[in-house]
Amino acid sequence: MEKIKVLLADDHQIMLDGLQAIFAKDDSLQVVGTARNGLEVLEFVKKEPVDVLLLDLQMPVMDGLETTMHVLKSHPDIKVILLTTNDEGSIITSIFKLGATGYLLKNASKEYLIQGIKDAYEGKKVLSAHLTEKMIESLTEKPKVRKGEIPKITKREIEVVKLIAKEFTTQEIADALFVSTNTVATHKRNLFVKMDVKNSVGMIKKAVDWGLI
Amino acid sequence: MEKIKVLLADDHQIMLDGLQAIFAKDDSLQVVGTARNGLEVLEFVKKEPVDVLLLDLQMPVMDGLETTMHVLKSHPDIKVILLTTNDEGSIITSIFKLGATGYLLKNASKEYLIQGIKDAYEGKKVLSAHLTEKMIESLTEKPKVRKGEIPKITKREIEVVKLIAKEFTTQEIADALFVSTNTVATHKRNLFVKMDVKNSVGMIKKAVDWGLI
DNA sequence: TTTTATATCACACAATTGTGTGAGAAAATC
DNA sequence: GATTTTCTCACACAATTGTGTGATATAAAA
Repeated sequence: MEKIKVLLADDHQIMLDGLQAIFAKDDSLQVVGTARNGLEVLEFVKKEPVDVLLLDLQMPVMDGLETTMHVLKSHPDIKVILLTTNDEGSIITSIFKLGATGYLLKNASKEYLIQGIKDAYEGKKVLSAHLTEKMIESLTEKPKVRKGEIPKITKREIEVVKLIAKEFTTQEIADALFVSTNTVATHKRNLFVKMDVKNSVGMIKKAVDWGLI
Repeated sequence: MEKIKVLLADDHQIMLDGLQAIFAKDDSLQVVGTARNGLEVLEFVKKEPVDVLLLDLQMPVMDGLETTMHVLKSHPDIKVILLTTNDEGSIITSIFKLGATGYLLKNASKEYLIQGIKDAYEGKKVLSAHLTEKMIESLTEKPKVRKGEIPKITKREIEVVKLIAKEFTTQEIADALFVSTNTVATHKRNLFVKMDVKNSVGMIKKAVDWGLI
């Protein structure tokens, strides 16, 4: 029987080594390569066939979401499973909308992970047990912002978020973007609502979680 | 020859599984147990002998620093190696001051990690190559806060940081801690200076980096 | 083409944050 | 026992943030 070809991507070498060691024991999977960031993933899939891509959501250079998008554009048959530390439920729907096959937390067990890869290979969607609840929650909860959709943060808003993260004041942001402080205040106001936070601190924490910055 | 008894602690099961798989291949070490947080570590070392403790810096319930302190108080012979994602150089000196033996980044290779454990067992200090530079930097750089020392954040201050991260206002923090808003403001003021940031946003970002929250 | 989303700005005001300075008491450390 | 650190609080004031409401122009989508 043909082994499932798995490509691993994570910015931590130890994680790669660990996953590789785990998968080495299973006869039905084979790790065909590893990558330290999204760019390396793109290069690899260009050259070698891959069945399942196990992708860390948090990566420098090119993160999991971005990588997923690019990989699926050129190789729609590859099953992508996002691996992540955080359990921010609100990102799930956008992941599946992007075309990813699975979303697993890093505190899943190795058995769960291996099963997940096999399931993904067979075309099933894969989701951490902890997340299934959150997913259902997010679908059934009264829409604070809108029905089931994740608030879309605009380009300009992301610029503002990034500057806030750099400890810029509203005035400084306004100067940097060549707009009035009123405008910046409006962007912040909108961000608070979209991200469902109370202040800049909450915003930056969530922005980090979401991989916005 | 006696194998080196290694205890692993990390809040991510995958990481534990991975490390275990890596170490399984090496004859000179033996993983005698795993823990998901600091409390489990303390319970384990109370019952079983441990040579080297490989400890994730970021953990819920009881983090790496706190755990190190408690473990060394009761078992000063255990060699503690902190494993971490971040490369915030400024935390290093405080780690060694606490009595830890090593500090490795998760993007070290498995060979490096295994060698590190062996070195630690023999009483050598262990430090990621990437960090050695930073360490030297931090010792030679002009003291922004004070000479070569890392600002020590107090317990009370950490409580304040955590509440700020939860989007509490100064008033709410004061109520939660049963102190006046003036006191909270003072704690914040001191934190800004110690952490070398301009506002709460910067503080929370750095606190996350440092593994304070 | 009509609607929707994005980006811009104003004005006013309340709420909160951050700063400067000084100081007392208790706990930990030397 | 002396010293340092930690935790506490006060008062005053400047700076910044956050909120409510309304409006215009442009671009994109339906």
